[in-house]
Amino acid sequence: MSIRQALLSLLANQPMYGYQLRSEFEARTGATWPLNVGQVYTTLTRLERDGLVERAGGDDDGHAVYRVTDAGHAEVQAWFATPVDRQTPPRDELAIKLAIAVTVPGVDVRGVIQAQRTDTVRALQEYVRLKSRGTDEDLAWLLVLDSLVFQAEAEVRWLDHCESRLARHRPPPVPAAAPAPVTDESVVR
Amino acid sequence: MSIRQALLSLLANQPMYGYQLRSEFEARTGATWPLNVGQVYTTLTRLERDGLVERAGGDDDGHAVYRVTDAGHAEVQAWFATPVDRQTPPRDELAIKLAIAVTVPGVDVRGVIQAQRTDTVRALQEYVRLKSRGTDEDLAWLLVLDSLVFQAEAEVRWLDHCESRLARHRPPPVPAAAPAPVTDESVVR
DNA sequence: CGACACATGTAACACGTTACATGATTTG
DNA sequence: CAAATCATGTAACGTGTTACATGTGTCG
Repeated sequence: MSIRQALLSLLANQPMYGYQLRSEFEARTGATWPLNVGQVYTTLTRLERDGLVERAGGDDDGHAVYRVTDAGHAEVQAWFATPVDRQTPPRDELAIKLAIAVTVPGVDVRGVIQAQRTDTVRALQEYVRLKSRGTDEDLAWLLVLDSLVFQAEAEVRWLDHCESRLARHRPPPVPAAAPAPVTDESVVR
Repeated sequence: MSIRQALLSLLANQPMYGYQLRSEFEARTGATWPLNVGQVYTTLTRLERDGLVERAGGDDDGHAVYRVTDAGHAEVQAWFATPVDRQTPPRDELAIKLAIAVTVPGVDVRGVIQAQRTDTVRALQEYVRLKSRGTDEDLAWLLVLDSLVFQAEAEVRWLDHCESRLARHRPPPVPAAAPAPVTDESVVR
């Protein structure tokens, strides 16, 4: 639903053709969320099917320009007026993964946490690096990067939190001492 | 892809039937991400189609029990061993919305931010309230809630950050003084 | 008995995603 | 001229999601 609304909103600002829409989208979100051009066209087709956009017959340069209809404008307005639903947040794959990892035997939970932490920190550094590239002109792009940074930082903190929680709840195995019981080779084997 | 992997991992721990799978999933993620039972069955069908699970013919009580195949075990192992990709994070609807809001004229960006902040804080309080309900038994459920709390907190901080960024970059309109220019009624009208 | 939870499944659709085909235009 | 970019589109598929049909068992 994100792309659909995004493209519609961009069109609401100014009629455009497909290729242009992709440029405008990526100018705002940068390389973070690359957008396959094909998707722009499929999305435009579906928006037209739903009566939210229509083709602006007269083109300046033979391009397939689309314009937002009245219903489309209403939808854009509603999108901006309504907050993103946080009562039912989108499923977080990492949270699900850890929730399952801690409840089934035979999974190296600490390994999962560590691997994720390393990867997230790497991504975080990449975001900071990209941020240093942006000028004040790219306000939108910078804000998106800030969002990613904030999210990644929260994720790292959460991972650390999980680890300490885990250490308290279920002390880590001592590698040198008595060998772990062989009872559970079920899941990962 | 989240649900698919989650159900597969739960099955890897122990063969189960559909209804049971849903219970196990919701026992770990709580009411946050409710799972329609129908989805369990469609997912199971697809997992079977891909050769990751198979029906365990003999049932204890006439239930349609599924069991993970060798290929399925490999997939589960790979899932736990591979960190969630943070190089290409999932699209964040809120970030996209704000990125567009700040770049098209006629959108009340501060209104969008405020509305979102209120809603996110409300969700945050709800998470905290739910957390007080959980016992030490529900380790997974508590960790999921913590994740949501950390994410929501980061979101609130980011929203505040956006607002101050915006104030510096583009001073807020003074309501009492000279009426705003009528040039742009384009987008929202 | 009636309502409700348990249990299984199917059909239809939405959005997102990629691979492919095709042509015009620009540029080294 | 060859390669790259611009530009438009289609076909096919994947997961997620819901609405519906259907039947069994249980409990007040």
